[in-house]
Order: sequence, then structure tokens, then C-alpha cells
Amino acid sequence: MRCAPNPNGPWHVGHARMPAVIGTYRDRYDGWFCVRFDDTDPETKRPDLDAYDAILEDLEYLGFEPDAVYTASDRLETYYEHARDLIELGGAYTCSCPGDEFSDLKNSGEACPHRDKDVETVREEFAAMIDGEYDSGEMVLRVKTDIEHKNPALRDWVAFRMVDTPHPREEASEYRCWPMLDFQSGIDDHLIGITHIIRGIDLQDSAKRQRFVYDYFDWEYPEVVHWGHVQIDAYDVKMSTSTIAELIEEGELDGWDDPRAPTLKSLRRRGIRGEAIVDAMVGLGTSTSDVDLAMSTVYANNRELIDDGTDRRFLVRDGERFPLEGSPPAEATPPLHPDHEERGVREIPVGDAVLLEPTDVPNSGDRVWLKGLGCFQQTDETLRYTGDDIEVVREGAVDVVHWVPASESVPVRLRTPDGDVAGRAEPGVGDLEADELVQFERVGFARIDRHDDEETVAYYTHP
RNA sequence: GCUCCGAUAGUGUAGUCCGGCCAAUCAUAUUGCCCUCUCGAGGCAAUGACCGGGGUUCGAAUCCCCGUCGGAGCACCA
Repeated sequence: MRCAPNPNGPWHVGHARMPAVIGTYRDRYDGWFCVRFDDTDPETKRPDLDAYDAILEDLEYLGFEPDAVYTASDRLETYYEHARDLIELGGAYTCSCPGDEFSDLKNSGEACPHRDKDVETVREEFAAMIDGEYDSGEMVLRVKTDIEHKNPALRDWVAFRMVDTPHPREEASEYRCWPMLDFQSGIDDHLIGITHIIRGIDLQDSAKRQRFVYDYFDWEYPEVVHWGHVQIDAYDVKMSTSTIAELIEEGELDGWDDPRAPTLKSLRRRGIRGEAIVDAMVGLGTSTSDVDLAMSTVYANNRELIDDGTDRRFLVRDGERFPLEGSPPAEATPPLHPDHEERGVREIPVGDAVLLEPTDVPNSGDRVWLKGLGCFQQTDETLRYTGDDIEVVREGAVDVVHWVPASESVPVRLRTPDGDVAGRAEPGVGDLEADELVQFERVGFARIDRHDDEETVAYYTHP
């Protein structure tokens, strides 16, 4: 099987579907898969030189290593050879019709005057195309299919055209005669030995077009499945490489790994495991109708993977300060993980005041249980330690909330898909290593990204 | 206009090829309860679907026809 991306940028979440499915099938059925960069349009779908490696990185993140990597722009000579063979078989002709004129003829099922050229002429004109003797738009090579085919999309389609713009890859920059996807991909699939193809419904007619070439060469066409488009809920940003690139350009997004970007690099930075994405994608199946992937499915998969190994911490967003009274303990020692007491406890100095999230502030006179510390009663904007037993919580009389010491807590910027949130975390968070995952209790999971001079930066994973 | 394709709960999916085992599976979601010093995890329960209409048949999610809705192609893009 093959994954044939157009290298025009890092992958968005939807791109994960192809490697997820074919990679999983390979592992399950002892198969084989390659990545083939179909970069045969130096102009309208101009490749981005950084994208080749970026895509391979994304693939690695998802947990797959391709069995081989090909680049179409390295293989022009191969396509030329097959085109020449096709010409000798009478299966292709050079055509200088302007696009719109040919389109009119085609739509009425009429052949253009070039269709009956003799092989000798076609051979010479195609050689001239390869030599770059024509400019863009002057000459194409068409595959001779069936000009009266009931589906107009299949009639004598273009196999090669002239492109004036040099290819960005230096190795391919001298070529001017470029194959179209249907020709290039059709030839490669056979030569590489692809037995099963999965592709989008937008390429529904590709197989039908390519079969004409396969018939000329007497090749057997691979099994092919077409699937619909994937939409991901939870993102405002349109999931298109070019749109994301524009937003980055305009400064709306910080980069491909901005937590608001619907990209794999973004999910990676948020601490989501590739496996969680792969499983969700495989779960979508290969239906031809369009599907919506709920990010909650990815989150549920990821939570399953990381919950057990992730230690707990406190983070208070938009904290309100409350002085403490009544001689509470000087230190709180909540466990690192409630299901793993053997991992030990955090030692949080309490100080003389704490921060609470605004929604957790008890009404005057009401009690609240500061998790890992004890019970307090709010009066006159202060919290007085009551010394109540945990039994009051079990009875349901008192809510349990998280908190941080007002002075010894550390500032944290939590970057979320909905924007950045400022907060303060318990002191130990300042010592965590970059890349470590934490669960901010009652807030959600997060990945520690780095410690700046002024603050610790964490990326929000999911609830 | 011509040509393809599809339609099962909020979302995804199984079942459709070879009609009965489907008063329709599983996951996610939502809600409630239990447990818990998290709104996490775990346990239990509830909610919720075969696009519509005909036909074939003893019997239709499954086969046929019509309709509706949705998607795709008809590029010198991939």
C-alpha cells in the first residue's frame, strides 16, 4: 500500500487517516507500505521543501516507519519511458488544442484534429516537449481513451503538460514537461508493486482513467477503495494546509504547533500520543461517505493511555486570594497519584494565604475542603481553618476544591486550543522537566513545555 | 447539463455481498447513581438509529424500483 502526500506543508489531523489505516493494516496483515511524494506540480501545488521531512516526522509521531520512501520528481525519466511506450502502442497523442476548445469538443464527444496523428509525429513532438521546446499551455500529451465515453471525465485526459516554473527541488529543477497525477501515480503504483489503494472520493474517476493505461500495457489494476472526507469537530480553523499556512503567515497562529491549529504538530505538543489518533482514525473505517471525527474520541483514547502514569498537581486559574486563619497545618501532602500511593506525596507549603478559582469560592459562612489540606469556613473574605474531619466531605456537606499557596506558587501560562490562560501552580511544578505530563486536578491534563524566566509554559492536553 | 457514489443513535462503527440468529453491535457522548479528599480513573444504569414511499417474500437494515437529501468528478491541481 502507499501513502502519496503532496508535500505542501506539515500534516493536519485529517492527514493522519491514511498512514493510520494502511500502517495498521500493514502491521496486522504483514503487509508493506511506502510513502511516495507526488510532487509533480511545481506551480499550482508547489511543493514546500521543508514539508518532505515534516511529513516524515509526523509519520514517526503517529508511530509508523514506512518501508520505503519515493519522490515522484526523482522519477521523471521513468514516466517519460512509459509515455514513449504508450505512444508506440498508439495509446497517446500530442495535442495543441487550447484547453477550453478541447473541453468543448470533449463535452460533445468529438475528437480533436490531433487525435489521428501518426506515431512518428507524436513521438517527435513528445520528444520536443521533454526538451522544453514548448511553453506552458502550448502542447500536452493525451491518453487516447474513448472520446465518446458516457462519462465525460474519462475522455482523452492529459498525461503530460508543460510547466514553465522550475521545480523547487534542485534535482528536478531542469524539467519542464511534467506528468499529471493520473499518469504518474498509475505508472508508479504498478512499478512499485502496490496491490491495494485507498484514496479520497475526489479521485473516484482516477482508477477508471488509469485503467485505460493499464489496459494498453496489459497490467492488472490494484484493488481500490475510495473514502469520504474527514471533518474534525472542535476546531474553528479550517482544516486545510493552505489556510493554516496563511493564518501563520498573518500571525494569527504562532506556528504549525500552535495549540489552536488543527495539526499533528499541535496535538504532539499538547502531549497527545500518536497512538490515540491512529486508533480513532482506524475506528472511522473506510466508508465512502463523509465522516466527522469527534476529538473527544481521540481524547478518550489518550486519557486511557496516559492517566495511570501521570502525576497530579494543582493549578489555579484566575485565582482569588484568601488569607488563612485558625492555625491550619503548615504543609499539605496530597498524593502524586491517588491510585498509586507508593509514588509518594507532593509537599506543598501553605503559607498565610491561598488562591482559589472564582467558581470554587464558597459563600460567606459556607465551608470548603482544600484538597490535601483540610476544611475551612469563609467569612469576611478570609478562610478560617475549622479542623473538621474528612467525614464532612463523605457526608456530602462540603465541596472539595484545589488551591495553591498565594505566595510560593509559580506562575503558569496554559496554552489551550481556545487561547492562553494564566494561572499559578503549586511550587513543585516549577521543577518539572520539559515534556513531562501532569494532570492539573479538576482542570485537565497538560504537557509541561518549558520554563521561561517569568513563567512556566504548559500545553493543555484535554480534560 | 453529463457521469459516478453514498444514506444505521449527537459522533463513529458492526450487520448489507449469501434476507430469518437484529425488538440491531461496540466505542464515544450526555444524564443519573455508586465509589473516590479531582469535574480524572473505576463500577452500574439510562438516553439514543436502520432517510421516505412502493414492490418481491412466510419474513427486508439487508434484494428491486421511485423519490428525498448529501458528496464527488467532467482542470494543462493533487
